[in-house]
Amino acid sequence: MARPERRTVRDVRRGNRAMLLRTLYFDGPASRNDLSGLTGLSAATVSTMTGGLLGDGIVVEAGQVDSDGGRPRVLLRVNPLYGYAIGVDVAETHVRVELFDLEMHQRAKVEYALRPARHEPELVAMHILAGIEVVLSDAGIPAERVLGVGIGVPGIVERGTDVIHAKAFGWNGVPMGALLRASTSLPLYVDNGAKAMGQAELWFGSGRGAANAVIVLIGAGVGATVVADGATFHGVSSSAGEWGHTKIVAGGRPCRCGGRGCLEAYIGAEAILERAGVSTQKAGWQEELTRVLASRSSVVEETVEYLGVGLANLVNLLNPERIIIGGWVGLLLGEALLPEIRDVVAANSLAQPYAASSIVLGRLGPDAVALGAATLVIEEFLNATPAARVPATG
Amino acid sequence: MARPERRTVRDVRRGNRAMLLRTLYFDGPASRNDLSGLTGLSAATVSTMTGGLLGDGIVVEAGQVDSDGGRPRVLLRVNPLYGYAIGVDVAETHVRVELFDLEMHQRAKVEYALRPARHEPELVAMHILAGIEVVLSDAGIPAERVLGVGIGVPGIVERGTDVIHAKAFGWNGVPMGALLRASTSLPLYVDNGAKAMGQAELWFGSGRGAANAVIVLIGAGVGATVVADGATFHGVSSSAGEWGHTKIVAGGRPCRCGGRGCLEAYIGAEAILERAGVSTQKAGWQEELTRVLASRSSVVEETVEYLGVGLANLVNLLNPERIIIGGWVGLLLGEALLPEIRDVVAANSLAQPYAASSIVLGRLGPDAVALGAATLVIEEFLNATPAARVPATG
DNA sequence: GCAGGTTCCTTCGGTCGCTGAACTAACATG
DNA sequence: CATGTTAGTTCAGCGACCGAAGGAACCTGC
Repeated sequence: MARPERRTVRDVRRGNRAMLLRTLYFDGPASRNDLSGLTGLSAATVSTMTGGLLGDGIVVEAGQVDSDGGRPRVLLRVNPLYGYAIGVDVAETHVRVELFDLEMHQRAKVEYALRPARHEPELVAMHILAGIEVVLSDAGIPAERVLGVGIGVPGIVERGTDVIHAKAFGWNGVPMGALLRASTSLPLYVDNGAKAMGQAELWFGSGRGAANAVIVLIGAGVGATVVADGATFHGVSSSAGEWGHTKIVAGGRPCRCGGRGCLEAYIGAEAILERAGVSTQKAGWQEELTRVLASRSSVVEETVEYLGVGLANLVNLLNPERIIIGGWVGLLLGEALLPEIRDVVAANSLAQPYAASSIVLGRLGPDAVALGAATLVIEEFLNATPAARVPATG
Repeated sequence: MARPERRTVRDVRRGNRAMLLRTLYFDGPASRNDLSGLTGLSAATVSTMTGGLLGDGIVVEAGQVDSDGGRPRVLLRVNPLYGYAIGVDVAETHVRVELFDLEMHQRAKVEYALRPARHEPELVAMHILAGIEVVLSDAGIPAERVLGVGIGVPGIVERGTDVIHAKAFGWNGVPMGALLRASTSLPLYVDNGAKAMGQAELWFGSGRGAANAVIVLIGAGVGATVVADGATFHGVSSSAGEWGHTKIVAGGRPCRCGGRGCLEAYIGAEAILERAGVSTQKAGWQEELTRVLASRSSVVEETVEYLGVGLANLVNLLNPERIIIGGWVGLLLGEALLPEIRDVVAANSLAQPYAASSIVLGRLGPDAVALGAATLVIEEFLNATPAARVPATG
C-alpha cells in the first residue's frame, strides 16, 4: 500500500546506472560484454553508460582478457580511489573514526576514549569532527574526495532528522545530525551501530548474497538487523530490530530495561556473568566470559538454550535464509557452541523454516561497526544520481 | 542486495499505470485533475493514460462535479463490473467459494462441508472447481470475465509452485496449483489463508493506509501477517508469520506442535479452554470461550498477559505503526479486554516503538478469508501489464 | 445573450533513454 | 595477409514523460 513514486524516463537511467555500478562493485571486474549479460541491459546501453562512468572517473579499466580468437575484452571496475568513506563507531567506551577507500581498505584510523558516564553529545560530536580531520590528514586525502561520513551510534536513530534516543548514553532526542552539520558540510549518514554492522556482514561478511537474513549482535546489549527482500528493515519509527528486549520467559529475570524475562537478561554479557556468579564490577569481561564458557556449566547450557529459543523465534516469524551471529559475546558463544545452538534452534522451530535457514557466525569480527557505518556511505554512492562531479584524479 | 531488474522505458509506463489504477481504486472516484495531483504525473500523462483505460473499459466515468466558475470535473473510477474475483477459503471444516465484483461486493457464495479428517487434496480440489462453476452460474457471469481465483489454505504455500504443506490436513507437499490447473484455465493465486485475510484487513479493514503493520490472527491456531514497507512479507520459503509457535515461556506448556512454551499453547482457543478446565471435546467452543472471558478469572488475566507479551515482542522487533487483532478468539478477547491488552503491551515493550504503534481490532470479522483470497486477484489486476484484453461490456 | 473569466482537459513538439542492427576495432590462425 | 571471431560503438527508431499552448465547458455580470 505504500504508494510507489511516479516514474519518469530519467528514473530508468538512474536505476540502471545504479544496478550496473552495483554489479561492478560486488562482482567486478567485468568487461562490458559481461555487464551486458549480468545486468540484462543491451550492449549499446552498457557502452554509453560505462562511457559516462569512465569519463567521471568512477570506473577505470582493469586490464584485458584474451578471448579465443577475437578482440580481447577490456575489464572494468569501480575506481577504488574515486572517493573515500569515513566510518564512525560511537560506543560506550570510545569514539573510533576510520577512513576507507572504495574497496573498503582501511587508510587511517583514530580512537578517542570516553570516560564512563561522560557521553555529552557535544563531546561526542567534537571527537567525531576531530577524528575526521585526523584521518584525512594522516592519509593525505583532501576533504573533497570524501563521499560521506557514516556514523553508527547506540540506540534509536530517527530517519530523516538523525535525532538519537540512546538510553545507555542518557540521550533522549539528541539532534546529532544538526550538531555535526553545523561544523562540517560532508554528507552524513547516521544509523544504529548494530544495524550498520549488520549491513557490513550482509555486504562483505557472512551475509553475501542473502536477500532475507537476520544478523544478531550479542555483546553487552543484544540487537538484530532484519533484512527483508534485500533491504534493511527499519520499521515505522526506525526502531525495528530491538530483539534484546523480546520476552522469552514471561515474568522472568529482571532486565536493565525495567522489564522481565528479556532475552538480553539471559544472554547479554553482563547477564551471563551475573548468572555464573562472576562479579561484573572489575574489568576483563571478555576473559571471564571465555572462562565461563569453557566451564560448560549449567549456566552455559542455559545460555545456549535461551539463545537458541530466541533464534528459533526469529526463524519461525521471519523465515530467513541465513542467520548470522555477531558481536563479541555472540562470536565467543558461537565459536565454542555453534552445533549446540543449532540443535536448540532445530528443537524449537518449525521444520520447514528451519530447513530453509542456515545459522553461521559473523566473519568481520566484533569490531566492524565503523566499517558498517562506512557502508552507509557506499550504499548512497552506488545509488546516487548521475551528477556533475569534480573529475577524479586518483 | 536483491539486485533490481533491468528497467526500460516501458516499465515506466507499467509502473505509472499501476500507480494510477491503484489510486483510482482506493481513493476514487477522482477527476483527471485530482489524479494528476495524487500521482504526481503531469496532466498530459494522466489524460493519455486514462484515455487508454477508458477505452479498455477498466475505468468508467462517474458523474461530474461543479468547479466554481470553470469547466466541471469529470469523475473517473474503476469499473466495478470490468471483471470479477473469486475467493476460496479452505478451512478445516469447509471449503467456501465466494464471487466478488471489483468493488468487493459479494455476488454469489457456496459452501461445502468437510468431514473431520477427510481432507484429501483431490476432494478439496473438486469442491473448489465445483464451487467456481456454481458461483458463476448463480451470478450469471461468464468465466471469461473472471480475473482470477484466489485460494486461502492452511499451512505453508511455496510461492511459484503453489505446493502446500499443511500439517492440520496431513498435506505434505501437495501440488494444489497443478491439481487445479489441470481442470481450469483461470489464473490461480494460492496463499496461506491467514496471510490472505491479513491482506484483506490491510486493504479494506483496519489496516488501510498502514505501510508497516502486523495483523495477528487468533483462532484455533495463531498466526501473523507481517507487512513491511507496504508489502506482505513472505520470507525465503514463504513461511514467515508463524507467530503462534514463537516461544514466550522457555520450557513452558506443551504445544500440539511438539514444542513447549509456544504462544499458541497459551492463547489459542483450545489452550484457553483447557487452561480454564473446560472440555474441548464437545462442540460450542465459541460459547464456552465467551463464558470464560466473561468470568475474568485468573486464566483470562494470564491469557491477556501472554497475548500482550507476544504483541510487545512484535512491537520491539518490527516497530509497526499498527497492530491489528483478528480471528474469532482475537476478536472476542479484544472486544472484552482491549485496554488491558494495551496495558500489558505497554509494560513489556520499549517506550519509543510502543508510542509509534496503535493496537486495534480487525474490522472484517472472523470470516474474511475468502475475501482476503480475492484480494490476491485484485492485487494482480492492479499491477497487471496493460495488455490487449476483451473489451468489457458490463 | 454575450463578453470575459475560470477551471478542466487535450494536443503537440521536445527531450531522454533503451534497443536492434549495422558497423568498426582488435585480436588469432593458417 | 586473408579470413574468422569476438568486443565494443554508432545510429536511427520507438516509447514515455513533460511543458506549453490551445480547446472545451462551465459561471458571472451586465
